[in-house]
Amino acid sequence: MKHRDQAHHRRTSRIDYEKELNPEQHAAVTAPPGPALVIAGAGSGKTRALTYRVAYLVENDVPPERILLLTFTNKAAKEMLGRAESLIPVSISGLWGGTFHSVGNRLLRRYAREAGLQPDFTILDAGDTKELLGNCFQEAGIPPKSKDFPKPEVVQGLFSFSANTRQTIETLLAGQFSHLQQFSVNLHHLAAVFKARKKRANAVDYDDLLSLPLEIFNAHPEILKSCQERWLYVLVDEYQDTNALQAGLVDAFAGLHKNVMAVGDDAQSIYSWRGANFANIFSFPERYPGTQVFRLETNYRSTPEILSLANASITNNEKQFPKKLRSVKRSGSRPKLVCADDSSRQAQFITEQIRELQRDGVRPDQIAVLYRAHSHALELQMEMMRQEIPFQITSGVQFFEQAHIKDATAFLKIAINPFDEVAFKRMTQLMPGVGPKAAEQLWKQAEGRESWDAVAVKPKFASEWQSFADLVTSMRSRATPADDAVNETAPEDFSGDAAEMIGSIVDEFYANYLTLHYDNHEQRLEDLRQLQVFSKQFANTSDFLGQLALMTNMEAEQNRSAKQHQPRVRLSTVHQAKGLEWKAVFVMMLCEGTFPLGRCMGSAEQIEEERRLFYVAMTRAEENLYLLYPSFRAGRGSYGDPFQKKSRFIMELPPDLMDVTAQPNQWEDGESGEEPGKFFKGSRHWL
DNA sequence: AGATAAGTGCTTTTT
DNA sequence: GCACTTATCT
Repeated sequence: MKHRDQAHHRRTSRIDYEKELNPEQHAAVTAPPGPALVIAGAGSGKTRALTYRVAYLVENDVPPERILLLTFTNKAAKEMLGRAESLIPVSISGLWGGTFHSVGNRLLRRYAREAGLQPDFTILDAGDTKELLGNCFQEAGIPPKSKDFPKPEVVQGLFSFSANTRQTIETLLAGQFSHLQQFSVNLHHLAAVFKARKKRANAVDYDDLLSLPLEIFNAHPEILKSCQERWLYVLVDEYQDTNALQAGLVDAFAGLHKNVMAVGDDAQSIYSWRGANFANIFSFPERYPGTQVFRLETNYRSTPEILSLANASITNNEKQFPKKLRSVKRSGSRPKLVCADDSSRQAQFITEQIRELQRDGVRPDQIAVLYRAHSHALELQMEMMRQEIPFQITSGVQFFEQAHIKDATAFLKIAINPFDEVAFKRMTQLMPGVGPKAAEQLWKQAEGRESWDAVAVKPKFASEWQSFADLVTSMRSRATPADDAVNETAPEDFSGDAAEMIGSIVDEFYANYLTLHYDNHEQRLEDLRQLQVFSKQFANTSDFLGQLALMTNMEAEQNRSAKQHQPRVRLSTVHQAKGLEWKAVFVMMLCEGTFPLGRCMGSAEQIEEERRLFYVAMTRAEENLYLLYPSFRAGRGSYGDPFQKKSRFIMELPPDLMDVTAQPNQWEDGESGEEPGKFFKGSRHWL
C-alpha cells in the first residue's frame, strides 16, 4: 500500500517550517546536529515532528540512505516515511526505516556469515522457538518427562529476558528468577545446546535479531565502523519502550556521529514486561553529554475535558516527569463513567452508544473499544455480531501463527533453508501416521540435504512422502536465492515465486488436508489465497518469509481489510491501540483485577505501569470518552467473587471531571427493588 | 500413533 | 469452569 494521495502531490517548494509547526515542534525539528531528547506528550504531534525532521534533514542535504528511523511498528514507519516523502521533492526510498527487529533482520541478512549463519536463515516465531527449545531438552540431558523441570515457555521467558535486559542467566537466577535457581546447571547447559541448535538449523529467534548484530559489532569492529559511518542521523520513536538491548543497538549505531534523536513519553511506557526500561529516557542525557531536551506539551488530539481526566489519573504515579499537557481543542463533553450491572449489559450499553454515535454522524472507524486483555472482549464480540455492527478485532492469535498459515509456509521454509528442523518436522507431521517420533527419524536422514531421494520411509506413507519431496524439490529449483547484498535495489523480476509455491502446496495437497481437518476449511483456504496475493509484493521468497515473521496482527489486518471498504469499529487491547486515535473511545472492564489486571498488581511499579496503560487508553480519545465497568461478573476470571470492585483507577479520579451515567448497584443497596434491566430498557433517558 | 479418560493449571500485554 | 496437558489403552 503506497501512500498514493501524498506521493502524487509531492510539493516542489521548500517547506515553511515556522508556519507549519508550532514553536515547540519547530525547535525539535530544526535542532542542530548532536544528541537530542524529545519528550513528547500524548497527541502532541510526535509523528509530525519526526516526519518533518526527516524532511528537514533531507532538505539540508543529508542523503536519505544515511538516515535511520526506528519505530515501534512497521505501520508507523510506513506512515512516517510516506508523509515525509510527500513533503519533499526527492525520493527517500534509500532511508532505512522500521522496527528494531526488522532493521536487525536486514543487518543480519547482510552479515549472516559473521554470525555463523547463511543469509537464507529462518526467523523462528514464538511457537517455533518454543518447539525448538523443547527439542533441546533431551540433548541437554533433561529427562523428557521430568515433572519438576520448567516448561519450554518458562525457560524461553528466562532466556528472552536475559537477552533483552542484557543480564546473564546467572544474575537473573540470583534475582528475579530465583525460583528457577535450583535448575541452574541444567539451564546453563540448555542455553548452550539451544544456541548451537539454532545455528545448526540456520535459524534465529526474535531476540537473536537484536543480539546477534551487537555480537557481530563486538567481534568485527570494521563492520561496526562502517555502520556508524553510514548512519549520520538516527531517529528513534517510542524511546520509553526500548529495552537494554535496543538501547544498546541505538548506542552502537549512533556511536560515531552521536546524532541521535530519541522521541518518547515516559507516561506511556507500557512494555516493561518485555524488558523495556523507561529509565532509558531519563538516563539519556547522561549517556549522551550535551543532549538538548525538547518538550512537546501542546495536545492537538483530545478535548480539555478528556485531557484533564487523563492528567488527573497520571498524577497518581510517583515515577514520572512532571509535565503540563495543554489542550488546544475547543471544549466538549465530559467523559462518561458508566456502571453496568454485568458484562453483558456493559456490551449492550456499548453497542447502543455506538448506534447513537452513528446517528450523530460518527463513522464506525472513528470508534474504538479498548480493554486490558483479549479475553475481556469475548462477550462484546458476540453482542456486536448479534447486532450486526461491523467491527474489526485484532485477536490474540497472531494471523500468521494460525495452524494453516504455518503449515503452508513450512514447505517454503524447508525449500529455502534445508536445515530448518522446525519447518521440516511440521511438514512431515501433516502426513497421516507421522508424529514427533517419525518426524525425528526422517529428519535424521533429510537434514541439510538438497535431495531427499535417499530418505527411507515406511511403505504406509511412501506415496505421500514422495509427493512432499517432489513439491519441495520443484520449489527449490524455482526459488531465487536471497539477495546477499540486501536489496538496495530489489530485483522485481523474481516476485511471484512465493505465490506460485503456495499455489502448488494448496492445489496439490493442502486444500484436501484442510477439508479433512477443519470445519471452517473455506475460511482457511481463503486466508491462504490472501497470503498468496500478499506474497507478491516481495522481491523473493526469503524476503517474504522474513517479513511474515515480523508482521503484527495490526499490519496483517490492515492488509486483509484493505479491500473491504466498509468502515469498522475497532476492538483492541490498549497495547495494540498505542499510537492510534479515535473520535470516540470506550474503555471497558475497569474493575479491580481486570484493569489493573490481577496478575500485574504485585508491586507498586506494576501498578504504575497499569496506570500508564490506563493513561494511554484515555488519551486515544478525541471527543468522546466512556469508562465502563460491570458491578457483577459471573464465571471464570472473577476469582470466586462475582461482585466486582470498581477499578482504583476510577476511584482515584475527581468525580466532578466525569459524567456519571448510572449509579452502581442501586438494587443491591436496597434503595429500590428495581430489576437490573430497568436502566437499559429506557437507557436513552440516561444518556 | 491416535483416541479416550483423567488431571492439571490458569486465565496479559508483543516483536 | 474451562482449555489444555498428560496417562492409559487399543
